[in-house]
Amino acid sequence: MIVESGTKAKKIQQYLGRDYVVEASVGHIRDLPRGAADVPAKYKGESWARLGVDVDNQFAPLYIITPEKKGKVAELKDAVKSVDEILLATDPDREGEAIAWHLLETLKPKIPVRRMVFHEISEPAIRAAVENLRDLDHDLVDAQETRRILDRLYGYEVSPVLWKKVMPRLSAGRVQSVATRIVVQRERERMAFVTASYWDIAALMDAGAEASPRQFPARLVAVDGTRVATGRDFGPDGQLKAAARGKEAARALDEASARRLAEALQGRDLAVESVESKPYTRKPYAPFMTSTLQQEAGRKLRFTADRTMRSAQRLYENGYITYLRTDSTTLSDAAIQAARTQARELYGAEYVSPQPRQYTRKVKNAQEAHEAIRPAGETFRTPGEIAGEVDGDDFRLYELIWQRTVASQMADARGTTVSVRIAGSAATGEEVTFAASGRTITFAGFLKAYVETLDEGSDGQADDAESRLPELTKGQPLTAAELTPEGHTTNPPSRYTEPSLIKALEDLGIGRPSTYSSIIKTIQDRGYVWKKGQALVPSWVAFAVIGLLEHHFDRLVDYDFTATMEDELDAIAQGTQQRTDWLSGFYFGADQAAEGSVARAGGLKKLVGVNLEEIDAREINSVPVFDDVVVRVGRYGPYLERVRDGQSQRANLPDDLPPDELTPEVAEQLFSVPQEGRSLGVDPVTGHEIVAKEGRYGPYVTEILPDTEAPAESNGKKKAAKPKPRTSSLFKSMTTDTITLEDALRLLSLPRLVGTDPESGEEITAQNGRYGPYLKKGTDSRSLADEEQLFTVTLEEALELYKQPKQRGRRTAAATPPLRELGKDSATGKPMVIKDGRFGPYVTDGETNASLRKGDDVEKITDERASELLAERRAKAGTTKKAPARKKAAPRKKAEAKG
DNA sequence: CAGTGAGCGAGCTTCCGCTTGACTT
Repeated sequence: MIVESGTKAKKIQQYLGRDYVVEASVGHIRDLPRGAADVPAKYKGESWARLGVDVDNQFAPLYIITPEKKGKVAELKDAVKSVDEILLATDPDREGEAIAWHLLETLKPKIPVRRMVFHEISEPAIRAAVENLRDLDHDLVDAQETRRILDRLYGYEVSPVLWKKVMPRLSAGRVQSVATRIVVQRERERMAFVTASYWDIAALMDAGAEASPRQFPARLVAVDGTRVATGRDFGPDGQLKAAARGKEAARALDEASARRLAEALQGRDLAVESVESKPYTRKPYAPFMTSTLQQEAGRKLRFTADRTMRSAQRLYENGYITYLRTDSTTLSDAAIQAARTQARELYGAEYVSPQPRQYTRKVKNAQEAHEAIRPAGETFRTPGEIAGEVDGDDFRLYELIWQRTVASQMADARGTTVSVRIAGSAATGEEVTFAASGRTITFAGFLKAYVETLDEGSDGQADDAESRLPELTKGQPLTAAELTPEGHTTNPPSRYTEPSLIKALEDLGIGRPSTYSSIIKTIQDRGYVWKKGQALVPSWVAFAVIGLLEHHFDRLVDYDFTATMEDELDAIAQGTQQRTDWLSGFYFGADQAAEGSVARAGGLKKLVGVNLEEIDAREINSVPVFDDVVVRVGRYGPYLERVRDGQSQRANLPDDLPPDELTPEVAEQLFSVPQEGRSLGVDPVTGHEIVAKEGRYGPYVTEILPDTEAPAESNGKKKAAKPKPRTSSLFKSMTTDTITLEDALRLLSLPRLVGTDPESGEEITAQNGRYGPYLKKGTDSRSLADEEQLFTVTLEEALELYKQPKQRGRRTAAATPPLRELGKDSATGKPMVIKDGRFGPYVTDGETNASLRKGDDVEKITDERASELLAERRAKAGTTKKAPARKKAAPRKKAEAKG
């Protein structure tokens, strides 16, 4: 039996015993090649090799065994030899069906193969599944393959457009581009938002000495029958909204009116106009699935999605919780009983829901292959019981999961909400109405065990919040103990956080449980989004990229794109739609693309071609902000630009300035920041001012040349080139704050002529460069040991240096002798040696290095074993992660460097 | 957007979803 997860395999092996061999595929074992390096030599020359999909031949995919899975596949092949039947028990969803098919294709077994599915890991469920085998569902496999190919075509065709038009290494994809767009849209709303201010009156009502509580808060809601405006009555433009259906228009109260009214109400009699009470009931929340777990752990524990998943993985592997990547809220019967038992023991029978609760909330595009995330086993261990074994993040996360699961089988919370209106007239004759509301919870039910936390910036009320009013009856007289005019302002919609973005994606049906945390990581790694505290802030590059996609690939970043795709994939899975037709419509265009189809006349291929020609990179990288101020996304990051008096003005844009904080005032200030740097004085020889500045390559000094109005040659000749100011980087020991004029003049005297090579007659100069101080003779250079030598090195010393061969790097230590010499590598024929490195002994043929493994002995290792290690290392060479590329656009870089 | 050691040009960057143990020179 082959399942996907190693932990699952172990568990199932326990249930089934020795008659079965349970193995894990550990996820997918084959995939499209990631890049040219993965493409087998046979296909290297093909025009479609870059995509890994032969688009002109029915979109035939080229599958390769994922390099890091080669060992796993070999193990499985070996295991197959000793059994008489194979059960493909991968997850019961689209991806699982595909993994099963890839296993079949790869293992090519000669024994019977059946498909087996189950939705929960318990002995009865597994035993039942073994008795109910079926065949592979090829339509479902087709649907997965179509999804895979669409994502590849989208990602690998659109990303190169971004490389050419915006910046190298950027990326676009069905999921990440929508995620980025959501964040950008929200920032645009914030930038366009106009704050409104309004006033009302807060009152403290007094119901008399008998009442309990005697006093309670109320707020002014109407004057002369017209509603007083609250924040909700204002639009994002700062204007009052017009009357909407079923809701009359409100009138905003200004400060003067509010103060005057409060004054006129002092000591006036008020009376209860109406009392309306309604029962309050609240059902428990569904048990956790991946998205809700990430959201609640984010809100309650402040974990990032990634941290939540790493902790959940540990809990899962050690048998504390069920599977962590799920979109289902279903509990097994045993789990429901366990939760009910625990609730009864902890809170009493009346706190348990009368009927077992099963939550069938359907998430868009849910595949429901697993159970909800819950404590593992048929009886739950309380947090107290595992406290000795588990701590830190894992303990806190387990506690959260346990509470939520137990609460899900508890009784509804019950109580009462009361709305009271209080009327009176002011001394000025105006009729006023105040409102007060209260909520009392008479039976806490599940709230005793678990209360969901509100999103940051939400103005809602927690489910267990109470506010008590005294017993009030219609007509009852009241007095206002306090009347306080209060000013308020409206707020722009808050930025997305990790939890709220995950929720937004989930609501759109975009992304899968296994990918939510990596989506967040991807959009950060690409420099599209950065975190400011909990908030996700889009970069200016994101504005440029999303602008490009919206204008030129609108369908692809449509929020309905994935939803439509899922419907059409379902049709493929049902066998009512052909995979090739569908892909052809998407890629080559359809003559009559169905309404709402991802296919469109034109098709992706043509669109990419047209856009590569037509998109104006300069326009795409200019984001208008206000007036004539534009943020331009350049090769070195974003900067501000505007035109004044026919001159283009530029200003640096701090990396950590969120787009919505770029107001006209801030921009004005940035434009006015003097670019001059610190003045050091005047060069006595030239009379030019010398300044020290911070540049792109670090601190440097330069001279300010007087504005020489170079008279243009009248007879059509080109203007004389402006003389360039002398510049020089500071030495390592200097800073712009402390450098003196004397030092600066010395620096500016470089390059220094050291002398002339008597052999070639070429001049040798000493200068400071990117890699430090060096000598230059024509095109031949030599590094100097230290900066001071720039001023002191003599011609003789220089000539001596030129006699030495070029040294690569200054730290060239003598090569360490090998620990042992071996024979020739069977693959390359090069001699192999064992060396001792920072991470222990390794074998090398001069090109490839491979660590010795546990059990390999330096003294006893054979040539065969060494060749094997080298071969394994070469196989993985293309797959290991390289050091993350330095990104000039990475928004936080400058700030870090300064800090 | 201060310019810097030779210069040219080929090759690479990139997607989404399944899974963790192996890796780093």
